[in-house]
Amino acid sequence: MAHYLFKSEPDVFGWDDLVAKGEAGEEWDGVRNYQARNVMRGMEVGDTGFFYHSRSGLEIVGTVEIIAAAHPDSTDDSGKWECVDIRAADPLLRPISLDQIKADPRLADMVLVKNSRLSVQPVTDAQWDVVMSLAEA
DNA sequence: GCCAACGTTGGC
DNA sequence: GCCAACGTTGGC
Repeated sequence: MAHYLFKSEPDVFGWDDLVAKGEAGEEWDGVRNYQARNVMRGMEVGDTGFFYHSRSGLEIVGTVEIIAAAHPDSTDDSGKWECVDIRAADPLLRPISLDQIKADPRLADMVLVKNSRLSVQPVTDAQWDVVMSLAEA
């Protein structure tokens, strides 16, 4: 099972908003970046991801589950863009801040650190395990 | 709110 | 196909 990271500005659509959507989840639409689209194309139902608050918050706040693989973005008329559907899985016992991630050498290669502008990112199994262990400690 | 970094666009 | 100009993102 693969892991990913979804970024969102809490002022626009935050963790609480996703939780409010419940089991039905949310179409992760509006992504207009080829790299991010390609990442989403690789996602499978059942894969999991982190939910990260950008701009204000700057922390991983919860985990999500992919509930629909990549499909055409309903907010896009050009037919170029795709999105997946996700639902909130679990909140992290302790949110993991960007500072913590930067401070941990095991997480130095996270895309979040290397390419902070990419809005949908892959996360390795090793990185996933480290963050989860920090979050549950 | 600022500005650096990045991606995209469009003129040539 | 190059690259300057522009728009957007996100950490600070």
